[in-house]
Amino acid sequence: MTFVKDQIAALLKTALESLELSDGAEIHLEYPLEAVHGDYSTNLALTLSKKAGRPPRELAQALLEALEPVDWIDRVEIAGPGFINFYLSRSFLSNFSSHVLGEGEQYGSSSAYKGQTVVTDSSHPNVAKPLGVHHLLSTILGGAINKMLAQVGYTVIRDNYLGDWGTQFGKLLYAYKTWGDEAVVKADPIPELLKLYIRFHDEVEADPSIEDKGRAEFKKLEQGDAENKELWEWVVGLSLKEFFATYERLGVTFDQMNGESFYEDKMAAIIKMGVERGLFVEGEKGALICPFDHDRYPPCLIRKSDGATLYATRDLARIKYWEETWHPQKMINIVDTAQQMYFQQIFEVAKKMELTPAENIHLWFGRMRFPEKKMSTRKGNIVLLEEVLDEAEERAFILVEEKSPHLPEAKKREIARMIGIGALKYAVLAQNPTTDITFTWDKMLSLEGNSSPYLQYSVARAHSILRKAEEEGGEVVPADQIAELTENAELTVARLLPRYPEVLVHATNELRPNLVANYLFELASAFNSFYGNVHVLKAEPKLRARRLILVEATAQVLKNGLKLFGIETPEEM
RNA sequence: GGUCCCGUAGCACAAUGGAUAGUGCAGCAGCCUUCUAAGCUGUUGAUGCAGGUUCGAUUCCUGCCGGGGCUACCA
Repeated sequence: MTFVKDQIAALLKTALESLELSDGAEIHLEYPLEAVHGDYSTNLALTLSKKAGRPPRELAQALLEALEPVDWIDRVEIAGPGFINFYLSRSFLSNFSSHVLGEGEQYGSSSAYKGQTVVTDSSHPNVAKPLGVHHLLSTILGGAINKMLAQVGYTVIRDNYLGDWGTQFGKLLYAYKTWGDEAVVKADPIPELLKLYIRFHDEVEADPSIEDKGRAEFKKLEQGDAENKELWEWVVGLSLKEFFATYERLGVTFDQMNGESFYEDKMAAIIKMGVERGLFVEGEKGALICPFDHDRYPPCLIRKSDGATLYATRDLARIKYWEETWHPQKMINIVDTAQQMYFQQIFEVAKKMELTPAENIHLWFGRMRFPEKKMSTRKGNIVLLEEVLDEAEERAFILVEEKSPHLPEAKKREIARMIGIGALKYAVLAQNPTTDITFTWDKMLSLEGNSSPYLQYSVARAHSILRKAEEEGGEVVPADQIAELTENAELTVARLLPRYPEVLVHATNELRPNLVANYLFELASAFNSFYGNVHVLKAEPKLRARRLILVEATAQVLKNGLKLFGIETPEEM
């Protein structure tokens, strides 16, 4: 079934055509804040008033009269300066829950962008270094964006640009060969490798000559030295194993892990192409640059004066590779705001080089700030992502023990895991990505109010009702005799259900998971209000049957939405 | 200096150019012999300043004030 919103838009379009006003008219439907203003509303008469040369309310009246009547709309009214408000019929709202249940886990998915491909890049950890709390935003945001894109029909290629190359590896190789121990590293790979890396930097202070030895090791690696290559592959393998363990906890996956090394042999072609087209020229001190014909930002540095390539060189190769491999409609890089200018630069270079017709998007997000204490990555005192996840689960476990002491230990652990990780992810995703995020434990692991546990709790309550209904059995009501919803509290829930697929498409177009979060919270609030004010199991059979369907449909939508965030929903908690 | 982002209640955040600017925490007043009180009901409290565009501006434009990022050989 097509979206309710689109169906109303279609009715309006027909009405506009009959009034010969359809030229260039954009039909815009919104959800009125107040229920008294209907389920859907349009400002069409207001925007068209000037062009049509008629007062808004008069135009609205003409549109209203030209609307073809349909049985699922109860009435249409003109309000305020000229809004046209649509009220869905009670029977439509009542029956919609059954439609949701019919679609089940699929409810919300659509084929809006079927046939289109998008490639995304997120997380990008550095090999031989642990995932830190600063990887949280890109990783979680990327995970949600990937799922949302797939949900509206895109074919999604999930890439993760691994930091797996560069002089740093020469230093690491030198450190490992000099002070390392295979058994020690194997036992606890990343922390031990990090220690070696830090030790290298400490030793450099005493003996600057080893800096060059590190460079030499990397040079050997670049030239294909067998021993170094084998060591490097070993380190990359160990790192990936740990990264994927964390990704699994977070519920995110990747199709590609094309890191810096992957593009090593693809940069020469880019440089050649740029030089041949006269786009790359020699800059200061012999570096190769791509100048711009404006001064909004400095020229893009392609190759250093010492001949070494840069991130930009690889990124251009990356764009070319993505284009040649997947021919996507969109390429999305999920990287923080600090890289905004950089991405503007390479997007402009890519455009000059005509590397791809795809839309290049830098989905940037705000910085994570730490008011509690300074969390610097400089001196190795970084906050590890794993530690944050552990803390999240631990805090949740304390609460589960307090709230649900009757559950078996294993069950409590499982619920604590879902709640703790969910709370963390929700805290990131519920906020507009462009806003700087302030990291405080209490906020990131909020377990009440607008938080993941609130949504999970709503689902658990719904399941509790459904379980009890199942146990009680009760009268079987034939489908055609199920009553309509009556109470305001339940109608408020019902009128939110048709919006889910519409919200999802909008949120995906905007690349803003928080719009989905806003919706889910609104739905859960409406449900909890309904739960507190309207009794399901004690209602007379025909109404009870209807309410049970509403409860199940609501739980389904909440579960579907949370699943996009990679948040699991326990049936009891 | 240039450029980008941000200024909404005590705090943290919402709001596709719409109707009375929403919510959470904190505060205040209530609600558990009734489907899970991680909840519900009520309540106090806000758009940095000055202009402009618009029927209508938190949103768009200009200026100012305040905060932050970036600003060619790092990734």
